[in-house]
Amino acid sequence: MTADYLRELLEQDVLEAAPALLGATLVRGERRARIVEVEAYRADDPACHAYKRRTPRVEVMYGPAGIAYVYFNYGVHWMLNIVAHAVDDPAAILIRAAEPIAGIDQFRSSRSVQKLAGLLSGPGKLAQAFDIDGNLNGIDLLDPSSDLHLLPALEPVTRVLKGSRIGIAKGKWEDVPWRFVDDSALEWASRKKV
DNA sequence: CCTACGATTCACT
DNA sequence: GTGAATCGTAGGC
Repeated sequence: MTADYLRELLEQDVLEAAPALLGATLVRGERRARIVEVEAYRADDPACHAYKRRTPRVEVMYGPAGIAYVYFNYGVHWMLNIVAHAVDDPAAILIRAAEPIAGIDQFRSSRSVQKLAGLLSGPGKLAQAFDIDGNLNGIDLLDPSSDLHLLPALEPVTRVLKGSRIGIAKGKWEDVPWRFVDDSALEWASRKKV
């Protein structure tokens, strides 16, 4: 898959683009990790930050597809999203978990944990391991010259598990199956059960 | 201005 | 399995 094709997908349909993101490599310097779990959020979906309201925080979600939407939550964690913008229909994909590929020592020192399992198995953990914070909000993740960027999967992931999203309050479309996990990489996902 | 709370994680029990 | 930590954002007054 090429970056151009991935960007096209992101521009067209967040629900198609999200599973296509599985297997992509997230790169920052020496650090590399293979994305194994994502979630989709869409403007008509009550759990989406851009639901019915255009505020300064979500402004990047209205910008071009492929840029990073980074936000802080629980007063503790940064979250990395990729904007999947269709005209007048902002959407984003939350990167939830990845398999460490390279730069393991840097992941470890950023997270101060030793075990490989659990190093990147959650959106807050992943952001911490990559030293992602609000400074990266708005950068182009599909531009290889970006400090933090994404290399599309060479081959699409064949078996994709779909489940309901994590941490969604009742009444906010908590049951839509918009969480996508690479079945062959469950050990790196944030929770085993999908 | 002031308050409530969230796309979570970790340390405990 | 439960609860605390912790702060930017949004929304109400």
